[in-house]
Amino acid sequence: MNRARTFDPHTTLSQVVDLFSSKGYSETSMEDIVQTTGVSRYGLYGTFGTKRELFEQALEQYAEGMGKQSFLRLLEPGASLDHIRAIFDERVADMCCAEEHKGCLFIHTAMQLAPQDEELRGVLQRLMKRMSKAFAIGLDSAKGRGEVSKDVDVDAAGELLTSTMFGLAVLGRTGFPKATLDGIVDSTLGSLQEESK
Amino acid sequence: MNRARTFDPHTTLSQVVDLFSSKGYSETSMEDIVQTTGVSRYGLYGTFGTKRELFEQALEQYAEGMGKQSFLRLLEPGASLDHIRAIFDERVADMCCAEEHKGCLFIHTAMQLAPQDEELRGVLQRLMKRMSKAFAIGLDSAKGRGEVSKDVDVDAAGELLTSTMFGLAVLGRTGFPKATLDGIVDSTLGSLQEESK
DNA sequence: ACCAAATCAGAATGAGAGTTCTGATTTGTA
DNA sequence: TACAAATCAGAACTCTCATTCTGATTTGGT
Repeated sequence: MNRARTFDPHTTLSQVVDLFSSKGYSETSMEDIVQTTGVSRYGLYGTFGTKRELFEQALEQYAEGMGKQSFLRLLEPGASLDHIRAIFDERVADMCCAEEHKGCLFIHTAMQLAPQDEELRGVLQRLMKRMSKAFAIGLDSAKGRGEVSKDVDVDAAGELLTSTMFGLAVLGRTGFPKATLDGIVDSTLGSLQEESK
Repeated sequence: MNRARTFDPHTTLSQVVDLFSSKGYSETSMEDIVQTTGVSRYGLYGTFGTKRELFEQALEQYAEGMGKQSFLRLLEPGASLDHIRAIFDERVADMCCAEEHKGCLFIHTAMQLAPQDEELRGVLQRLMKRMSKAFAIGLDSAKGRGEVSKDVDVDAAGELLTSTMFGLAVLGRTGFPKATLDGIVDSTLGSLQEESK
């Protein structure tokens, strides 16, 4: 054929995800992306399209990565409240004390792009609903194990946990200490537990 | 003396607050501000300084406005859980179904500016702590009225409510319906109530 | 009425953005 | 080996931004 591509799109997209996650959409320039990934403008535009389209693909990969890394285990039978707690602990560890200022790409999208970009808003809604649903399924398993009160509406609680995750991310980005975030996780998960003590 | 200023700084700052709230820092240009406020560049720079400094003043006025409008009543004796619920209801009403895409300036600041701007991050921490403290004081009053469980650590719960407010704002900006946000408010406040039923 | 100082509206400036274009380079195939 | 197609690095282009500058205008004090 001809000259072959010298970069792996998936790897490149991962680096782009990191950039967008830490700085957001507007604050990340194509020049930043070229420098960080080492991929030429030609390669970026030819492979991913415009910056806006690149962002959409980064958002999808970000969600897929979080899904595989964290939320998949909630869909397996036997998922427990500890699994949910572990997800929060992992995310909290990423959020604070991190020099990389790693942020939440969902929040960046919601604040910067969602209001003006109907398509991206739809994508974001779908991803957030998926997240809430995964929490709900995990909560249902935990309920079967007697770890969650029978009074809890798992769908509503799933949305609560999604919302909590975003609140934590905002506080983490503002520089609040890990102890504060841990306290919020404890309160939230504690409120779902059986009231017997 | 000489020619007098033709605008009221406080009124202008209110308009700037609205702009920054709905679009964030980067997406709001000085041209936007000139057009919306009707104030000349000369007036803006002379009165408020650079865009970054203008934003800081807008953030302070935003917080002060929210404080006077919503949180002051929590500091009065006799504050009840209904006062807290009313604050959430008002904020939720602003967040969704709004054509204005009114967002939360705290979140914009946290996501766009806080990591890079140490001073602004400090300001934001102070404002958020004040918000948590107001919640805590309100919760303490509500506890005295028997509306909140005696087991609740009001300081921790205050931080929880602050975090919840941010989670709600993110979901609202993503376009989730009011019912979803109301459900989260109900779950959160419900978890604080006395467990007797 | 007139001066001086501060205002206004908008042009000018310089930096940085996203995107496209260009010549040189690489690589699979004939 | 030579061709052709696709890549690369980076210049070029156009636009927007924040900020400064400029000439005209307003206004309080003498």
